[in-house]
Amino acid sequence: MPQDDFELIRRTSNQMKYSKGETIYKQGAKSNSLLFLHKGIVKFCYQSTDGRNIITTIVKGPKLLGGANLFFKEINIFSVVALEDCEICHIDTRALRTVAVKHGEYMLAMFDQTLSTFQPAIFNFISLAHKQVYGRIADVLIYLWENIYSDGEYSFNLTRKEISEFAACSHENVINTLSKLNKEGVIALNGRNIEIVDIEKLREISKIG
Amino acid sequence: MPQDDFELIRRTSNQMKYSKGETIYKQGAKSNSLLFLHKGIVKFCYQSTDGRNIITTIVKGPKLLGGANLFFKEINIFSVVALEDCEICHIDTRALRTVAVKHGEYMLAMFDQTLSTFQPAIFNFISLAHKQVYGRIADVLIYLWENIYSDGEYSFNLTRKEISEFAACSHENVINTLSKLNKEGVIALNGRNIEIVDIEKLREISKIG
DNA sequence: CGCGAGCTTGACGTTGTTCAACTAGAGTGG
DNA sequence: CCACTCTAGTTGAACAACGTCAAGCTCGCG
Repeated sequence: MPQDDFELIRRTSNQMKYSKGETIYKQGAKSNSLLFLHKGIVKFCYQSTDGRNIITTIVKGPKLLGGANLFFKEINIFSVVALEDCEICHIDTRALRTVAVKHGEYMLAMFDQTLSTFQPAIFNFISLAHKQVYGRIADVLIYLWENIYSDGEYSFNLTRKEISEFAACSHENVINTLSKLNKEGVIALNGRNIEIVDIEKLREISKIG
Repeated sequence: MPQDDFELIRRTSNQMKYSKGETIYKQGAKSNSLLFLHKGIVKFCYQSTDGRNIITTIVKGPKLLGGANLFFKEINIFSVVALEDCEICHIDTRALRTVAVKHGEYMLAMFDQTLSTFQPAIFNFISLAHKQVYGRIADVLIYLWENIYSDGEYSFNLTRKEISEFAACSHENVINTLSKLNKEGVIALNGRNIEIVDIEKLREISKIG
């Protein structure tokens, strides 16, 4: 990328820190920036008219987040909220667009990243469409273990309510299901912390539904 | 676009006709083509391990379908099946990629189209996540009316089973809900044909859930 | 006329939500 | 240092929603 193109991006970008719990994008708000999540974990939430939340996906940096507003659209479809302290770079959409159009390979890379952020969300939704809670919770746990907490850099800190929003069920149901999985020796509960003991069994449960 | 780039695309493309019911892409198969749907209606299906289907979205041409395999990935995540006779152009992924990288504005346009195909699917999933069947069916009907059957070019021809796969419920439940909506005067049933009588009421139902 | 696919209806049992009550830990202020 | 309150977690009971099953129906087609 030529120096002046790079310079345009750099000049219009804006490095920020967010604390755990802070809202980075708010659903419905206008936005003319993309996010590059250097470090940290964020959730994508959707709040419906009746006030219920669902978490569409949870991602960990480093990752480009163009998905909050489905890329070059102006209105944020989802809220993006920090689950851990985050370092985020806001990139001006117009500047990026200008540069990326000139350099198709960057556009392609962005395209790829955006879709890879959404793919798990779509599988999560499919799971939700024809599995019952038992299997959905298994799916959520497997996803989190493989993608978010795999390297031990962060420890599990989702509330029961957040799990329920991810699995699209009531928080009581999450509690019952977790304690059932605990009794069966598939996971080990220790306060808010959840450890997977028998990943194969969990995959089996996910498969059956 | 320079003549030789255009020529590369043209030479590697392949115009096809598909009849109603034919499978264009099969889930799990390798693919190195994108589809341009000139004319017709297709559904995106996902079949899970237990043999159950869900329809993630239904789209009408003209439209670029890069979403079957989430664009430049090789394996089809979904099946694409013709719901009406279709005219489809297969575009070689590698050729397109080569050309599009050189011309970022085409890449951007493709990106945009792909995301716009997925956006309704995501909203459908969200609907599914926290509405009950009554509201979900309302959503499905509204979506179909606004996007597929709006111009009267095609008439409604989904089976009850297909509606149930779109709304992720049992086909009996679709039947009950439709006949309930019929009695309430919101829609008019006439064999397989469904007409929306009171769109405002339907939106109300969709809102409540 | 008979067959099969899709449609319809009702009964029944399971799943999951809602509600209410209770517990535990963390933060606050007297 | 102890009440107080607030939040998160937990449990169980009652109820509604939904899927499954079984039976009968209609229509188009051989």
